[in-house]
Amino acid sequence: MQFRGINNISVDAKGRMAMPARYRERLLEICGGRLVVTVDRDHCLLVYPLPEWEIIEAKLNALPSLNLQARLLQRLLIGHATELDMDAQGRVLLPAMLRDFAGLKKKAILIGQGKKFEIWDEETWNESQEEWLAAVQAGDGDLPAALEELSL
Amino acid sequence: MQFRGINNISVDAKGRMAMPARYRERLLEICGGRLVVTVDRDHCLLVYPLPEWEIIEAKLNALPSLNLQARLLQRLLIGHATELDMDAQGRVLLPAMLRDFAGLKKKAILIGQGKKFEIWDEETWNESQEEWLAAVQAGDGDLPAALEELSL
DNA sequence: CCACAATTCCCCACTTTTCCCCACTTATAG
DNA sequence: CTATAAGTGGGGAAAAGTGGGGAATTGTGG
Repeated sequence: MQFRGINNISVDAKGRMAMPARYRERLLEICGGRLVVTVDRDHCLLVYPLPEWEIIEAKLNALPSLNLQARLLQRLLIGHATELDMDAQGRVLLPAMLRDFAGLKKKAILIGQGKKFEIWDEETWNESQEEWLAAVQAGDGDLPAALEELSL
Repeated sequence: MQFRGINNISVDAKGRMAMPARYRERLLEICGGRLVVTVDRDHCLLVYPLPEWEIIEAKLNALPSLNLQARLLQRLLIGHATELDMDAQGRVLLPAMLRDFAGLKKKAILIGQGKKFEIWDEETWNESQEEWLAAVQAGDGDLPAALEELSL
């Protein structure tokens, strides 16, 4: 079972964000509401159910420590990973550092991405959206074979 | 069995849209009325029966996470994919975000496209229609191999 | 070790959206 | 022209989203 879909969410003055109701039941099943939030390369936040995160973390730790890229990834992802618990209303408190990192203001976007979620500041999301559409359109040349064959 | 045909539909004040009756029986068979809508590159919406969508989603998820194009596609398609259930009257509620994305107003067009449907704002559809005819006319030279061999 | 401040947590109350149902209008078929 | 089905609109109950008060906890500085 995969997470999908886009949601308008609001981050209140205390930095809290409500997980949309449609995901809650599943989250309670998978991980009892225990989530891990961390940062992503393109300045959004990633939210994993705890067990899923542990798999990712193991993979990251297995990377060769001498490789610079690997070390950077480890610092970025593992370094910022914070465990969150959903409260009785299905909300989580996003740490101030991570909110700043993603430039989160009041209005934000949460999207399901398979085993994880991404959280974006609404403005950033809207701006990026147009770029992506253009990039996907023009996306020629360096497409992996798998993409060329994709039929939707 | 393929979906085909063009339909005039209306989106009411609450954002609901009735699936044309001729498709309903088949939809109930295939997926019990469980549909998934998502966005398309050229600002229309795509509607899949849930099982069909899951195939697409699996393909998207299998793409390499480090590839930029792949990530963008995942964000656009999986990110916007929302599950819908038909109500007793055969209607579905289109999420506000997706209506905005496609610029849907009251009058819209739904067309069958094989395993999926496309939903267009009526105005956008009419305008695009003209362009396409022109583009297909002029569309010479850069046809992919598969298209060169197409016999209609 | 204590006092103070800031943050986090838990609870309640209000607003908005969604969902379910019924009723009316329009189209299709006999 | 009538009967049946499809399409459309809207009322109202229920659920989700949102905001804030105040207690508890943590951390900091004296």
